[in-house]
Amino acid sequence: MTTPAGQRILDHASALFYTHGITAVGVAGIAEAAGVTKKTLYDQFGSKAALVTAYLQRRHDRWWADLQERLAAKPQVDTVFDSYLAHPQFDTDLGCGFQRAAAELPRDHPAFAVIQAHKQAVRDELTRLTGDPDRAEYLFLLLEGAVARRAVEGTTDALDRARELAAR
Amino acid sequence: MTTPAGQRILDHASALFYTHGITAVGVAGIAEAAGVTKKTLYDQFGSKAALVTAYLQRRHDRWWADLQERLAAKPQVDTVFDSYLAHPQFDTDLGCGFQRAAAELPRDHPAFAVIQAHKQAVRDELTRLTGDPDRAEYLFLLLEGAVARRAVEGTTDALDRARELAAR
DNA sequence: GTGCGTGTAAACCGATCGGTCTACCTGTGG
DNA sequence: CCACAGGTAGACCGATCGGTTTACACGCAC
Repeated sequence: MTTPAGQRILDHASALFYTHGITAVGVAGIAEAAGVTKKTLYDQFGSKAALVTAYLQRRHDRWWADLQERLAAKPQVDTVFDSYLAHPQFDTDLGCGFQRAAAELPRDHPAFAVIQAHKQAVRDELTRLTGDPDRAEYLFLLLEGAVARRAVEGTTDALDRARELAAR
Repeated sequence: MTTPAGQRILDHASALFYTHGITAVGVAGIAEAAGVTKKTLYDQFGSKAALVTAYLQRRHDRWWADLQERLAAKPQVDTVFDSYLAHPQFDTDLGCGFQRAAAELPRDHPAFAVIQAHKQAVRDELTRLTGDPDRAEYLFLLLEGAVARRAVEGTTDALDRARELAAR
């Protein structure tokens, strides 16, 4: 669907958005990092808002694929925590990319729906794993709290602790 | 300590930073909203970074004073949850202002220390209330998860649920 | 009365914002 | 042979960014 240049743009945009924040990163900087002209960027994505949406959508898709792979090998609750702890395809040390994006974007931004869908999917998966919606809600609370704390404290301590708590 | 104009600047800056995000709000817009010149703003605060720091510091001070008032009347854990649910002096419906700021600011921003100090103070207060550091950590996880979810979902459902869970 | 602190009004700085446009080059497929 | 897609290079748009500067007006305290 996307050209090689389009891929490179999305790669660099993703890293920059996650690290420095969406508002703080300009399209010119993304184009330069990707070794591409602004025209190419706009030919491929049309607008910054669409590029942001593509960034979050792909982040979800990749994260989700990784989760399913892990769950196939180990279908347990703490596997969900594991996939938040480290991901093979992108940075996670600043916390959850979706929480970060939600803090910056207005509610009516086209990408906001992607964020909400991602969180809903995680909650649904927890419900599926436990068979108990109430327990899934509880686990999801722990998980969100742990990744939020990672963003502020810079360590995975809370995530490790939450993983233990989830195991009861 | 601050002049009336300085107060008005901080008032409007706080509302704008919280609602639209720190990076997305410019000093010119703040000055205009406060009915003040940019020069006055810079005479009072010196830089945008210092204004941001003052915003978060005052938010913490006010929130903390409110919490202590509530705790004096009702020295229980769920009082901490209550003060996150609604605050008499500023908006809370987009989630925790400190989590939002942490998502936008680089780790070396002068205001980041204020954020970390705020979260540390809350955790310490929970430890004081429960007398049990482990239980305090657990409650703090629930609390952070609940306010993070408020930012994404736009409701206080998770916060209400966490309050119940905290009560056991 | 004469400073000084607090403020307004507004021009100015260089840089950057998201976004558009013209001109040109190159590889591939009909 | 030629058309078209995907690119580069780079100028251009109006608006805004954080921040500084000059000039002028007010009120209060010594």
